[in-house]
Amino acid sequence: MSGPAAPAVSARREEILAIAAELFAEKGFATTTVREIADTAGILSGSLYHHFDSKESMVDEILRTFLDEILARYRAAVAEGDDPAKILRELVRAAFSALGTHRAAVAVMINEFNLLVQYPRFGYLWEGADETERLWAGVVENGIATGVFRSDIDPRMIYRFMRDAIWVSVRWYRPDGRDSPEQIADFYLDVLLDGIAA
Amino acid sequence: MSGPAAPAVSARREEILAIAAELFAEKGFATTTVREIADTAGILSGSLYHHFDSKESMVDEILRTFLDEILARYRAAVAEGDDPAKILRELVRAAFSALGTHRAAVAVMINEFNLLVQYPRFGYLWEGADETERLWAGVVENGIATGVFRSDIDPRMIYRFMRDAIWVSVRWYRPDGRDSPEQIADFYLDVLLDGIAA
DNA sequence: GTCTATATTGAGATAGAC
DNA sequence: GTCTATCTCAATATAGAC
Repeated sequence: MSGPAAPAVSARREEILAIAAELFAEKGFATTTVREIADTAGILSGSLYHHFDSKESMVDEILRTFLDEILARYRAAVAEGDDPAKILRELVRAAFSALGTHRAAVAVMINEFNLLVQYPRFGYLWEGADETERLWAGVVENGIATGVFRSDIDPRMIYRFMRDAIWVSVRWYRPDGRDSPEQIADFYLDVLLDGIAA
Repeated sequence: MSGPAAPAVSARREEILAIAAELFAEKGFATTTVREIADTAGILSGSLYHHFDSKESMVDEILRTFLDEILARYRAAVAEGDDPAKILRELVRAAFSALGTHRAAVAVMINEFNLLVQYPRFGYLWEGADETERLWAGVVENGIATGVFRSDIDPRMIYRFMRDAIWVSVRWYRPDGRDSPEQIADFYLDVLLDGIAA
């Protein structure tokens, strides 16, 4: 086998990609210019095109890498876990932990999802979202079936609330803040499972 | 008194503003062009400038109108309510009900907040967010003080989770869907207060 | 209130030298 | 791998006729 379709791995490339991810996360994909990315990387805009085909290719690579990794963690949690409450805890922790390790990619994913899925090139974002929903909602269904969770809740609606409340916290979560992603995950699970009523 | 600073009210103006709001909500502020807005309104792009100074002025007016209204409802709920659980229910219902009446404005607010607050012109968005947080978190604090809510929860963190889970549902909420905003609000409050554990 | 016509700017991207 | 130089296009916005 020769001539891999995947882009070559290079330290400089990764560096530029990390810069682009930060800028896309902070200012949005559309309003971030290739000149800004190049400036921050200390090169001229034309030089970016030695590493990447286009601005789209950059965001594509950022999102693919993140999606592959988070999906692998979700699949493992579901495959290896036994009881639904424990698996749900693992899923929530995996998602929040991504806030620590892939903060920029998470922000780009939630902020630009609706924009990007309009283009065929980013169709895999839908597939990833669908598989995620199947995995999470399946766990909730199992929990209802085995009597661990209330039977009057809609698994898909619960999944959506969980997903939204978790991902969107990327807007206020700061790595240097008081609470670690694990603490936030546990606090969140606490409320989700038992509510806030005294 | 003469020469009001506020923009003149006109049916055509409102119509164009509604079109702009829909497009901003669907495609994002940055990627929506004034040509698209004009096309959808059935006029040429230059003609838009008879009604508005700029694209920024349009989004400004959309957000101000929405913020004024939702804040008035929050203030009224807090001022008129008696017990914290009831007030919280009113606040949540007011927010979800805005999904029905101001769907596009809500979407623009949550999607473009981070982008727009960078400009001095949109500083009032911060003020609105701050007042909202004070109102909501204050109710949670009262609830904790009077023993209605658990004492081991952080009011501001709970506020953030509520706010995020509510607003972000604008991404999947559809007016023609199975559930009304009121039903979604009640489902949400149900889980928030009692959790999902059996 | 809308159109015609256009000024102006800034964006993504390319070619070839070094 | 980066720079110099530049192309091309699309976007916001304006001026004045109708």
